Amino acid sequence: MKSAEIKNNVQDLIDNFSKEEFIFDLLRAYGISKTSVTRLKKGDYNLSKVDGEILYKKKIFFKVEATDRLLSSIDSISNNEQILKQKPRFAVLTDYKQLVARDLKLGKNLDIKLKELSNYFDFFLPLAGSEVYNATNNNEADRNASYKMAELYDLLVEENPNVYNSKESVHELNIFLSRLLFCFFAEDTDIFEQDSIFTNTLAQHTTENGKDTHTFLDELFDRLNSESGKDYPAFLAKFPYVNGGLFGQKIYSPKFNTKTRKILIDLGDLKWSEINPDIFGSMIQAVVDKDYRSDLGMHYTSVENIKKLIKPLFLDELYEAYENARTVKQLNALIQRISKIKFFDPACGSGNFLIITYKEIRLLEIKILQKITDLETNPSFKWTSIQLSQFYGIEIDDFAHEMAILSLWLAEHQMNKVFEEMLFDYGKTKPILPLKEAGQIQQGNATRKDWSKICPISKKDEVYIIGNPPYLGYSRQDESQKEDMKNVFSRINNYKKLDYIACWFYKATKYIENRFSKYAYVTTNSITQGEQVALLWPLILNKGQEIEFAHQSFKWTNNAKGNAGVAVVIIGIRNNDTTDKFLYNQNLKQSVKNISPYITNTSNVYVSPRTNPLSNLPSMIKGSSPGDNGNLLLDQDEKNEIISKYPEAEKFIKKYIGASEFIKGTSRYCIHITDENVKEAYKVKALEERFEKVEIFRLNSKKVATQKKAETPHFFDEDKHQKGEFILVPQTGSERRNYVPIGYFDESYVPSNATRVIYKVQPWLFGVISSRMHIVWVKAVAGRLKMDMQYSNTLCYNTFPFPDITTKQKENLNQYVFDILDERAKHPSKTMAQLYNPSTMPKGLLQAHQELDTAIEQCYRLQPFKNDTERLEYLFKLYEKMVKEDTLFSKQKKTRKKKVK
DNA sequence: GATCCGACAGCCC
DNA sequence: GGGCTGTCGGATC
Repeated sequence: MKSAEIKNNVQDLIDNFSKEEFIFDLLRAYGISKTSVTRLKKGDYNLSKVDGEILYKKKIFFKVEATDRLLSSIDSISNNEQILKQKPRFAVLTDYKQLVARDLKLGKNLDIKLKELSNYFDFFLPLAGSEVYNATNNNEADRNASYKMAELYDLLVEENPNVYNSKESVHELNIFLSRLLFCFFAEDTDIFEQDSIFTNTLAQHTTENGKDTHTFLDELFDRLNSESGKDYPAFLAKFPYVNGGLFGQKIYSPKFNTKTRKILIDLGDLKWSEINPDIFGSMIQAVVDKDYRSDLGMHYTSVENIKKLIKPLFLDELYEAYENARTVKQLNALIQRISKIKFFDPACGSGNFLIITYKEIRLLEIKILQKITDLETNPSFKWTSIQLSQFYGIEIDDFAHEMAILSLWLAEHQMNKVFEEMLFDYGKTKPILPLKEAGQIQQGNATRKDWSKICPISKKDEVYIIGNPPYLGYSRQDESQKEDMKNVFSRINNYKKLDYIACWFYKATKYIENRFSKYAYVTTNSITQGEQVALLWPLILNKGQEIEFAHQSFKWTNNAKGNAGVAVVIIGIRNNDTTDKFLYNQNLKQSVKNISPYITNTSNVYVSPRTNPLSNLPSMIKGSSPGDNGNLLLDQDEKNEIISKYPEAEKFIKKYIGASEFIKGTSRYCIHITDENVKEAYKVKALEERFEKVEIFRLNSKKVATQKKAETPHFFDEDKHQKGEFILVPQTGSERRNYVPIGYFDESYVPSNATRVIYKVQPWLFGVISSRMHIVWVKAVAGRLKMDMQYSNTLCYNTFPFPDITTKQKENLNQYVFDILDERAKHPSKTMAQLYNPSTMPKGLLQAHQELDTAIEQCYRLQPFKNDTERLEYLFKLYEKMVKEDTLFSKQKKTRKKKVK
């Protein structure tokens, strides 16, 4: 039950207030089943023998009290052993005007007017069992524990330098840490019945210098692996049998000293019950992975994002089935179905997705059982049918994989408590110890493993693949990852520019082919943009699969500090089907006909990069790459310094314009010389020194072509400078702008490699690139840096469909372009960033752009476009048509040439 | 083999 | 946290 629903229920009971029903209405408002409340009312469940009092085991003590005795009475109740024996969570007293309550677990008090109860509804939320589930903490407990563990880990490694000698000993250390964590949790969360038994026994039975700590731990772990404690000394015999695989393997604990033993005991004193298994595993992972230490589990997926994925993939549908089930038979059948589903995360890390899924599935089962209990005349005890063995995972990191297994056990324990609390009277759970089956998490490289061996799938099996696999663009992949890519895409050409995550897409697509299975990932948005679209998506969509749902790009965030600068999408894939598809944007959910690989509500079009323009437009090229490690570039001061020393150097220096200089209006310069004046340039000492540095830098490059360019260090690596004016388009730009900001420059400027330029231009072309039609296209097909678009000549400009227009139309467009330039000139002090920021854009400039837009759109068709979706759909159709004609045309040309021969 | 381009669990102000 | 650099490998000509 959602908290908003509970609040409404409470308001209802106040609005339709009845003295006789008040306490029963209150319990019902918090989701206590009707059956239980009826039995409580009849007296079966009322454990109080005093007339007028209600004492409901583990839930509530209630009594009507005189106004002047409310406060004193609540104190005496809090100390009444007869009452406390039944462990009621709350004591509630009222005179039906004022309400006084105490949370007997937390000791919190409530003293309010009864009428205002709905404002304080959250006080009683534990009645709904939501406390354990929605443990709200700001990760402070998780963080403290992680830091402390990191301290212990570092010192242990220092004391035991041989642990890194072999893979096996690192693995043993991982298991050791995992066992320690289990003991800390166990002693604080009722898994071990006796509170703090681990820390206390450790403190009492080891010496302060730490010399015997490891033997104590070895013996203890041995004891935890034995069914009977009779061969052990009393202080170990009192521990329970745990095993379940966790203590099965014989390992040797690392050696301790005074300091590490002390830290171990300090760790035991932390409040492990407040730690949240959902994300703790990811944080603790940072302990053994120093690269992640500074940002403590940066890459774990937030609960919110996990829900964004699992809800549309399977949870919404299962809840619908639950709502629709009317009979006990149907409800039992649903439980049967759920208990057979397999959940598989092929990049599970420390298990976030599996844990959240496990909890959600247990919660759904509880709801189904509640409904069954309400329907049955003689409800019987309920056990859970959900098994940890339904949860499968692959994880490359050994420690993370141990953490995933451990966290699933802890989640099971946590959910057993919720189960008993919410199905009170009927919910029964077996004791967690000894640990039984575990999640089926395997350590290994998911790109190399045969997934159907790890999570077997038959024709009948219902399997959901979930997760957040690693993202790595091709230029950041290391050798072994490139080998992985080669292996996965062995029969496919042109895969090398795909992101590493494409392996998980392709393998999942093959896994679910012709099966009753679906998959969804949180993924970098780069596979839905730019070059990668035409490379990846035909491999999926041509296999009879489609995008069932998707969340459009949003920035990656979680509770860890230092979030990655990356934007992600969530994509769900299924075998072709006719049921609805859903496109999500933030909180907007839209039912759509199709979801394209660009995650838009359009048909499936792949726009591939082209080397020449599809439309009748002049060619655009990339600016000039210095490849100089900064030595051919000068800022204002450096330029002034050189010229004041060597006035003759002025002719070797040109203005250098990149995206940043253009957008922010700053100045930079570059050393740009021609063949004729090379010798002269070397005479300038300051220049010669710089050329030498360029030479050294280029010689050190990995790239052969660059090494060769070391012979001519006075030239740019790639010089594209030409005579005449040019249009400049910045490569990168903020997603917030409504127009691509572009500019005119003359030959005194060298455009940088962060720009795209057109030499030999006419004004109307400026109009085409500045138009709304163009930015709609660019925003759809361009690659991205974070959320911001990356303008590319091959992908954005060469692919842009624009009709052939007459000279007269061109002259007409020219006028609108001059208007725009005039409007810009009215604000000489403003930078392009200010001019094109939607919130500060001058009205005149905006108007000039809007007039141009109308004129450009009339080149396509006379009927105006309603919105950008319509514009994009039109452009995609035109693109397809033009590409078809273009390929036909080029084939004809080829055959004609052959005939001539 | 030369040329050209787009990327970036980013990078820097 | 807004907003775009520069070197590199991959693909194409």
